[in-house]
Amino acid sequence: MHDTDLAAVGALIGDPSRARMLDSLMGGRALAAGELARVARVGPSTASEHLARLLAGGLVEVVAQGRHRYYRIAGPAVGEALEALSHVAPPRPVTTLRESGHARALGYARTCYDHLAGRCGVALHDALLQHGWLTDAYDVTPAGAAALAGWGVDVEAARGLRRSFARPCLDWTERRPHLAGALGAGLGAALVDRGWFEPRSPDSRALRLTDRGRDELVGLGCDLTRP
Amino acid sequence: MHDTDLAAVGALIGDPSRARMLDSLMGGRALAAGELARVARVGPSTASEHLARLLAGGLVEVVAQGRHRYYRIAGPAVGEALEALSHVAPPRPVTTLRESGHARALGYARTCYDHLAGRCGVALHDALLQHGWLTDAYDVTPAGAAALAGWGVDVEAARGLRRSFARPCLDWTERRPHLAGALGAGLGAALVDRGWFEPRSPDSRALRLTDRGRDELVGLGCDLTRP
DNA sequence: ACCGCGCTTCGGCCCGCACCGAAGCGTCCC
DNA sequence: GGGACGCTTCGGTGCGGGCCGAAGCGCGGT
Repeated sequence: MHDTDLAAVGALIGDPSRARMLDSLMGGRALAAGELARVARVGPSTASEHLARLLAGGLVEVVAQGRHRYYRIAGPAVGEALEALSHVAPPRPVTTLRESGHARALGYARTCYDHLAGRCGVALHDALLQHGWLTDAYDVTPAGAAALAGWGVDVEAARGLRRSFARPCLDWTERRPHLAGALGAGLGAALVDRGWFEPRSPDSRALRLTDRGRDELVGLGCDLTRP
Repeated sequence: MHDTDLAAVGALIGDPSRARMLDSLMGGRALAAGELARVARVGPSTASEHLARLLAGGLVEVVAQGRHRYYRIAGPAVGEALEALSHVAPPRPVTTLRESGHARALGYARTCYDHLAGRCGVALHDALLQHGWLTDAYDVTPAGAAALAGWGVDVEAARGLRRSFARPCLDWTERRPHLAGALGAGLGAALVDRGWFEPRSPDSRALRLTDRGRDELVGLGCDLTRP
C-alpha cells in the first residue's frame, strides 16, 4: 500500500520549460528532444535534464530512433490529469497578437492528448448524441457504429482495447464535454486522416478545420459558431 | 481568450508543505490556518504565506470567523484535478507503521473532496448500479430516489444544483469509478450523518467504517473485502 | 481595559534547482 | 574514415522561493 506524492508531480509540471513541453506533447505526437528544446526555449542540455525528470516521473515515455529520441505523453491518465489541471489553472493573459490567435485556435479545435477538443470537439460530441449514434451511457448504437465505420472508425476494435471505451472529457475552453476514451481517440485520428482537420504546426496542439471538414460537420448538424 | 498557465498551478501543488495542506483539505472540511500549519509541519508565518499563494491561485477559499480563518478547497474542479493528479503521481513508499496504517485506511474509505472514495466508495457505486437505483447513464431511477431518500439524500435537490448531477470519478486506489457529482456529495454527507462512516481524525481524508455502516453496506450487497 | 491567542506581514538567510557552456558518446552521411 | 549532428552528462553560477523570528493587528475572554 502506498500514498501518492502530489508535490513531486506538481513540481514536475510546475516548471515553465517543462510545462511548455507537456503542452506541446498534448498535441498527441511524439516530439524529438531538439524540438522540445525549441518549444521550451532552452538549450539542448537543459532540455535533456528536464526530459530526464519527466521520464523518471512517469509523465512521458521515450522511443529512440538512431540518434533521435522521440518523447511522448506516457498515457491517457497523464493527458487526463493535465486537462483537469487546465480547468483550475490561472489564465495567462495573452500579450501579443500571435498569442491571441493561438489561444483562439486552441479554443476552436485542438488535440487533447489523443482526441478532438475545443469548440469542434464539443459540437461533434453533441451531434453524435443528437443523432443517437452515441447513447447517454456512452455506448455506440448499431447505427452509430455503421456511420462511424464510414468515417474509418473501427468501433469494435476500440471496444476491445484495455482502456475506457468512451467517456465525456470536460473541455477546459468550452466547459462542456467532448468525447474521450478509445472511441474519441479513434475518431480524432480518423478525422485527421480524412483531411477534416490538420495540424497547425508540428509542435502545437492546435488543429485547423479544413473546408471539407467544415462542410461535413455542418452537414452533420454541428454548431461551429464561435460564442 | 486566454491560455492557461499549467506551470503556475503545478508549482502551487509542487511544494511539499502546500501539497500536505491540500491533501488534508481533500477530506472535505474547512480547516483553520493553525491546523494547516500543523499538518504541513511549518510555523504559522510560513503557513500564512503558503495559504496566501493557494488563495491567490484559486485552489482554496477562505472564511473568517472572528480571529480564525478557515480554508477549504475552492470547488469540485479543484478536487477533480487533484484526484486526477493522484493517478499519475509517483507512489510515496511508506516508511513507518503509522504511515502504513494511514495509507491502508485511505484505500479503504476516504473523502475525495466531497464524496466517498476508496474500496467502500467503489463498492457502494457498484451496488447502486446493481440494484438499478443508478442507471449506467448516471441518472437515478424512481426506485433509487425512494431508497436514497430513506438515507436522507434529497435527489431532486441534488439535481437542481449548478454542478454535474452524478458522474463516475476514477478512484486512484481502486482504479475503478466511485460516485461523484452533486449526488455523490449528498450521499457522502448522508452516510456520515447516519453514522455509517466517521472521520478518523479532524485533518485527514481517511474515514472509518462503523459497525453499523458495515452491516448496512453488506446488507446492500457491497463487497468490502480487501484485495 | 488588559492579556492571550490566531493570524499576517516583513526582512534576512540559505538551499535547491534551472540555466549555461564544455566535453563526450553514438548515429548518420558523404 | 572523418566530420557533422543529436543528445546526454557534468561542473559551476545565480536566482527564486521556503523557512524562520520578530513585530503588528484584530478578536475573544476575563
